[in-house]
Amino acid sequence: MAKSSTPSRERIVAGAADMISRRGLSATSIREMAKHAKAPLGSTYHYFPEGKQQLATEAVRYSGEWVARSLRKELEAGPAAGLAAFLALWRRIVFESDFHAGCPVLAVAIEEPPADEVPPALAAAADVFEQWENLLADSLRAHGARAEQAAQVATLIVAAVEGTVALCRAKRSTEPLDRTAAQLQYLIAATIKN
Amino acid sequence: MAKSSTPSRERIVAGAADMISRRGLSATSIREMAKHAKAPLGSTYHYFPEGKQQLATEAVRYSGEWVARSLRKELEAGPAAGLAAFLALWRRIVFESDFHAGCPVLAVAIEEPPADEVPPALAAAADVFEQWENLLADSLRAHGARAEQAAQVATLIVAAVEGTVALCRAKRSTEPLDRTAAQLQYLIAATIKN
DNA sequence: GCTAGACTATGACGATCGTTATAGCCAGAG
DNA sequence: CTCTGGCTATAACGATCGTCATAGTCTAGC
Repeated sequence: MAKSSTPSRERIVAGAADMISRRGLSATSIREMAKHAKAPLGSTYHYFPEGKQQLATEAVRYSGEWVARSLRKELEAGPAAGLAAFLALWRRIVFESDFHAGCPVLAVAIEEPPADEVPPALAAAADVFEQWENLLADSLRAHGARAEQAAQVATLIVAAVEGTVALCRAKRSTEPLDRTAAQLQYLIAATIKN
Repeated sequence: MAKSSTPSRERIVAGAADMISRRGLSATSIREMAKHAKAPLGSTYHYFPEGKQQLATEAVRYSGEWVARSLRKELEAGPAAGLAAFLALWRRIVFESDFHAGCPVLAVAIEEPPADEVPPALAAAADVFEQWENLLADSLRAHGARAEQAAQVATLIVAAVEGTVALCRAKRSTEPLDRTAAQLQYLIAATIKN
């Protein structure tokens, strides 16, 4: 078998991202990630010789890129459409997992690093947030927003959506997403108008 | 010794809240919480016979009430002052911990619950978020905001601040807080004006 | 067909987890 | 003084953790 329908390595990364988004990094064991991807434990150390940190780093980048792709595509129709897609994407993840899944990037971002050291997974999380913000900010600027305003609004959107997903999980309801959605839509409309 | 300067029980809860805000719930062991509070391991099971879940629940409520107190007090000077205090409080926690600490309520909120069951700590997190939102929404309404708008803005503020704290930790910078602060201030000004 | 190298199978290592049990201490009430 | 009850001390339980080592299987290219 040269290549199975989805290669083992990618299945492991995608599965790891899903599990991390639910339980957090430290509560997700390598054994469970392997089992979830129907891969043997030995394979995880074959594909990711640096161990858990490497796997976490790749999982963060994987979901980061996945979201960025969607964002990039929908932003072609303008910032408001991009925001709507961004919100819909997270609503779907939260709702379809029965409020069990969230954002793996956030989950990794709030793990405490060892003193005076920055683990690669945490650095990857920072990069992913930055990328999402830049996509939104560029689109806002392209539609007439002032540079500083665009940056501020982009950061607010990313932060608010991440926080709202957490609120939804705690309350087992998508209502927080509805509320922030309404306000963020006003905000975008006001931002690209001046 | 009838009562030490700070009672053991409260020291354990406060310490647990701090540790959970840094490492997350599942990465924080009861042994470490006891050691951090200079209390014996046996004492934690004496004060919290339901074990880790109970300790986590009380830690969430403890920090929830602590933030709510500050919020309640500063909101007396109006929504804008309340928001400023809310932001300053989190900025202080993030900065003074060298970007290691965050919000323990968020940390508990994103832990996956067992299927069809809601652990008390998760329910407590939902309550705390609700309480913060209500404090902000009431203040907004008292200053002329429409009821629905007030609720939406309050949810957005709580979610955005929680998310921004996570962004700051990942990026090891307080700049995200500056950006969201600016936008949330505009938003409050616009909300209580109509 | 054979060999090299990618992948898997299996088991073990020390460490730490949540939790419990049991015995001991030690202040304050009687 | 004795005794009771809140708190501590200590050790242990099985389970699971991240990681590593070793031997085995299988396939692609010669």
